[in-house]
This record gives sequence, structure tokens and C-alpha cells, in this order.
Amino acid sequence: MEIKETDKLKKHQLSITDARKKILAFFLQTPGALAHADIEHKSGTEFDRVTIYRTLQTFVEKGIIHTIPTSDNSIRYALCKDECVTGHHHDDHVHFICDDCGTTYCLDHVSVPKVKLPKGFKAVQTDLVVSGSCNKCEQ
Amino acid sequence: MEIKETDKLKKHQLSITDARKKILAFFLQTPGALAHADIEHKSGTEFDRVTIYRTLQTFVEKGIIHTIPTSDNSIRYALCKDECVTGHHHDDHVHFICDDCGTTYCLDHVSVPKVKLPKGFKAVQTDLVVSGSCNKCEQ
DNA sequence: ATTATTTTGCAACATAGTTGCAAGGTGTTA
DNA sequence: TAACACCTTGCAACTATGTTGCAAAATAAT
Repeated sequence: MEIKETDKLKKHQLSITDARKKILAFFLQTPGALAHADIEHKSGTEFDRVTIYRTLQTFVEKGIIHTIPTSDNSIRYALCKDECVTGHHHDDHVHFICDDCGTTYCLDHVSVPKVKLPKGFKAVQTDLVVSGSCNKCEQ
Repeated sequence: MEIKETDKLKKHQLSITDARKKILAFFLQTPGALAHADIEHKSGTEFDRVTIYRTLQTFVEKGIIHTIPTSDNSIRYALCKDECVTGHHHDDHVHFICDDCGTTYCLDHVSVPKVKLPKGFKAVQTDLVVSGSCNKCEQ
């Protein structure tokens, strides 16, 4: 089933390559988010580390994936909703990181409340990151 | 004016050392947040890199500073409010990162709204990170 | 002042991320 | 579908970031 990947790449004006198809497939298969290291492990020695870095960068630029801020120095990436295009992300939903299993969820149906900022501060992006225990890890 | 630093270290049950006093002083002098690299540059060759890493870790554990999640793989640290103690942070305020000048602000007076999570998800910590342009960088 | 405990610096290592360049693959045009 | 231009990949080398063990130095306790 490569059609889905190819389609998505075309829609975002990217040429079709093995690396991009495979890496995009990982995201389509994964409900949560992925870090660079996850992809490196999943793909084994198939691609060079550098290729993965560059592919992720390209995907972010083209609006295919977005980054999720964390406190542990590991950038995670997750698929954008379809409306994201080059240079314009619309991912103001809530992210949940489970402290037990480490899974990162995009909670699409929980929306980020608007916050009132002090005078002179202009918000471009708002990230709400909740951490705790997820529905699989609760006792 | 070393009294302030010494006092704060004592209050958090830490022994008084040069590195801790100096690094704590940087935080007391800075309105925003600091990354490891900032401290390394500020202190020059006075302390070993390892000492800075360990000091920051200790400060986080003892509730003197807290980490701020970012999307760019650079952990930033900021002073906690006085109520934080070992293993118990109470820093549910909003953080603002300026895309222009890079300054990170703790917006103490903007509180993080409670979010409703799906069934089975339990929140332990909530981080709201807003990015955009700050009151010094707006046109 | 002496001792026990912590903290520091050093060295070595491990991981993460970047850049330049040549070789190979992709897309385009005729 | 062949030839070309352009983009992407892999490699090598490098920089930055973070960790661990251990001996020496500093701090705290007696």
C-alpha cells in the first residue's frame, strides 16, 4: 500500500523517493509521535542517519509533520492534520506524553484554550503539553 | 551580595559551593530562562561543563529551578516560585518564547487552564508554551 | 583540627545534529 | 525512452551535547 504515501508526498510538492515513502509510512502506521531515534531503529541500516535528519526537516517545512515540545531534550514528530501547508502549521491541539510508557499522543479533540497575554506579546503558536499516565498505563 | 544565594541554597538543603552560588546568581540576575549553553558562556572556563550539568540537575531535583519544554531541542531552566520543594514542582504557569530574540519569559500571572482529558488519562503536569513576538520585538 | 561526606575536574565515552561534496536517483522535455 | 537538469542520498568529517567513573579538592560534622 504505497499509494497513500505517494499521494501525500505529491500533495506537498515533494519528489517521490524510497526514504520519504518509508519514513512517511512509519508515521502513518504509528498512532503517537516518533523521535528521530525511533525512526533510526525502525529502519535499521536502510538509510543513513543524515537522510533521516534531512527527511524530517523537509517534512516539517512542507507541513507533513510537526514537532512536539518536550522537557527531555528529544524532539518528537507527529503527522499534521491535512490543512497544514508549507510554512503554515495549524496544530494547536493538546499533546499528552505518558511518563510510564513514553508514548506521545495527539489529542485532536481537545482544543487549546486561548490565553490572554500581557500587553505587547503576540502569540503565533500555542503548545499545550500534558504529561502523566495514559489510559493503558493507569492502575 | 552573596547572602541571597547562600540563603536559598540552605533553604533547599544544599551545601554551599562556589559553583552553586555563581550559577544560582545567574538565575537571580536573569529575568528569563537560561539554557545550559548560556551558563557555559557566562561562566567562561570557571567551571567544568560537567559541573554545570550536575548543578542544574541538582537544582531541578531540589526545586530551585524547573525545565521549560521547547521544540528546538534545547532545555531551558528558570527559577521556581518559592513554594517548590524537592520532588514537587508547582510551576503551572505559561511560558513565552520569543521567535525573534529567543528570550524565554515566565508569565507568572497567566495561569494554565485545566484541560479535560479523555477517559483513563491522568495529568500530572501541564505545560503551556506560547511562541511569537515579545513586547520588545513587536513592530 | 580531624574525619566523613559531597562536590568538582578530568578523561573518556556516547549520543545527537550539521556541512560539503561526489555519486546516484527523480522528474522533465523532446 | 534518451538525454538533460535538478534534487536527494550516502559518506566522511566535524561540532555540539550529554553521561559515567574515579581521584583530588572542598565542604560539613564532630
